Amino acid sequence: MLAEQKRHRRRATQGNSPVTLADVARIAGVSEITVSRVLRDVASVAAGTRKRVLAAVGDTGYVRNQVAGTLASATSNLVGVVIPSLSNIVFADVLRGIDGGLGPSGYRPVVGITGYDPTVEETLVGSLLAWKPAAMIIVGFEHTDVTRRWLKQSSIRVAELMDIDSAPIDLAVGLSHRAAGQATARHLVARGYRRFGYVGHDWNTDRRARLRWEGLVQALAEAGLALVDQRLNDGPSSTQAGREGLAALLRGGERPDVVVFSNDDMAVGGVFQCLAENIALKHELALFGFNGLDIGQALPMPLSTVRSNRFRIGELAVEHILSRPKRGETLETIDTGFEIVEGATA
Amino acid sequence: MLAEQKRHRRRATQGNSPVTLADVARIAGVSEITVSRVLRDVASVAAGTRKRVLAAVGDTGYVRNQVAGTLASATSNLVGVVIPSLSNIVFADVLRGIDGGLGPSGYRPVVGITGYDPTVEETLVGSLLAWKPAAMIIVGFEHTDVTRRWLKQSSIRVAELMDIDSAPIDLAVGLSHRAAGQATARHLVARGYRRFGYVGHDWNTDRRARLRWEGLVQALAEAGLALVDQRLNDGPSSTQAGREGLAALLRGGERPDVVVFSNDDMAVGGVFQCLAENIALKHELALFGFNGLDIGQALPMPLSTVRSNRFRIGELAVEHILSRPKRGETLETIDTGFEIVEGATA
DNA sequence: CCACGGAATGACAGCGCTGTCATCCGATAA
DNA sequence: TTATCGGATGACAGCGCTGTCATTCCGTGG
Repeated sequence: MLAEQKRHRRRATQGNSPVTLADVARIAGVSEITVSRVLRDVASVAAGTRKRVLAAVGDTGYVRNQVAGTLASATSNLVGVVIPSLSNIVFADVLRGIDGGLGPSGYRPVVGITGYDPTVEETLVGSLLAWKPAAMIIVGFEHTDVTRRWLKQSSIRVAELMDIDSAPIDLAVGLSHRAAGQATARHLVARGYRRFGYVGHDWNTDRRARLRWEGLVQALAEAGLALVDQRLNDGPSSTQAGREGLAALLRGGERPDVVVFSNDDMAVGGVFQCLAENIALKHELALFGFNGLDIGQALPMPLSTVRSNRFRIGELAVEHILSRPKRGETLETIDTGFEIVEGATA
Repeated sequence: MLAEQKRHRRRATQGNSPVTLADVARIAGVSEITVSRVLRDVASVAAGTRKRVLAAVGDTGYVRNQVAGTLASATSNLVGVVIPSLSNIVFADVLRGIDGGLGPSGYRPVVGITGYDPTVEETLVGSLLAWKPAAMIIVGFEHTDVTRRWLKQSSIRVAELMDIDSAPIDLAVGLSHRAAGQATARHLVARGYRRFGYVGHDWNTDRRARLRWEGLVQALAEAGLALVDQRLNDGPSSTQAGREGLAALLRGGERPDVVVFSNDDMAVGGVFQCLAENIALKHELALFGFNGLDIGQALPMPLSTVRSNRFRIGELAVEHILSRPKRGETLETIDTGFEIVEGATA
């Protein structure tokens, strides 16, 4: 019956380039596999043949279909990237580092933004994993059980970035935020500060900021000191939040001689607040940040802070993954360290 | 011969989840297609069956293979995104907007960063197109001929962002930078400024900054004015570059009463320079930016600038594409406009 | 009691590539 | 001259899904 003829006449009806390898092969007068070889630059193909193939590719405007290629070869060149936010330049830096590390390797990042929500993260990881990426790069250690299971079970490489204060699923690249907090305290204590204030953000969701705070408080305790006052906002970090946080702190009781901020964005807000209130930076009130953002260093008085090597973190993660594409037996942790930036505000 | 047995015993050897639809189907005691239907939530599946399938999915830890799915259905849910840079918060905002617009639709962005190099862009577009994305989102109008051809020929939707001063391949979403430059000039002239200076960046590569400059100069000319001096750097925009640019300008001959910067990053640098040199903002020297970044608005004296709606540009582009996934007959241009932000520096 | 329609399910081919092996051929060695 | 070998090319199945029918089953109305 007629149905027999009608069945299965599917075609790449959906837009895109309807030109396939087969078309190119026919035009070039070779087999599909030869075209494939030329395009992937594998195996030996005679110079003349190659030229004919490339010519055919050129005038058909053929574009490879990586989807088919990936399915056939079971080797994708996508890398899943999961970050909490892009409002914060810090993660844009990480993403830059990832892209930079990927470079001309042909690998492409597929990104997802969680908004710091582990449930969203779970959904994202699921849909990224569905693309059978060559690797997954994800910020932080805080995942749902399902997420963690998926990540473990997919035997691709998994890099958890920014933080190294926990055991990774496979590879961790970052710095110890606790150590950074401690270093901050020791540095400031050594410079003679005694009355410490703190202005924070996202108190309940930003684990790394919390770790820094813990390190700070702990090292202060070891020096026989404690925070004289603090303002712990629960909103996201921003310059404005920093201004308001410092303003509130200063309206409070005991006046600190140095205020540590949860990060540079906040600290820059603090600097602006001092400018607005005519408080002499460092002499009257010292300020200290975290991250080492450009903006802080471009201030009339460069911000005293701790440099985290964000770009490098992304880049290093990628380099590491590309150099060992198979997951190994042992967990790895790469410490990218941090440096105190003396600056002029503390 | 033995070879006959050996051939074609390929397997998803490469890591990832070795669990396939077929496995889940077997365990659930249904056919593959039924599992597929449950997972995609299409067609009707009996409640009991669905439950069994989901259970099987659950305990196998099955993860869909979108690669195979995309190949079979010829409908991808990847969106190619090509931006010039991530160092500039502006493009991070656009990317945020894109991600936000994509929301829970299941579409995922695959990103590429060109570094403002059309050749890199060409390579990127080629490799993104190879993933047969549902759409391409790209910043600007400046493409190589090859890029343009590929984009046209792939009949997917193509959104060119930020700029609307040229004819798009398919859809343009952004603002008229020329108009923004003109508005800046008129606004400042109306406020009584007469001696205009200009500090710019990336003079040879940032077409949109150039368009704003042209609009500015043109509208000044219409008011019988001209720039009294300018500093056109060729490096990327940064706060530091803005500081140095203004410093250089002020060391120059005629002192302007207002300086327009190519963007807010640069202008914030200008503000810092004034703070450092103790120049009274607005009264002694007025400054004006472009973009309306948070940082500028958090300054002790909020920066006078023009707000570009970057997040909205990304979001709108996505919304538009999702609502009409097929390319139409006619070219479309969506003007997201801009607003003068009065601020306190001009 | 039977025809009928719709819900639930399945069979099957094929999406566009690539891995694997086989084949062909001319150049070199014996 | 003949056996040998490596370079160049091809045939073929299959990667893991989904679109397209086809089929089965059950409740309903005449």
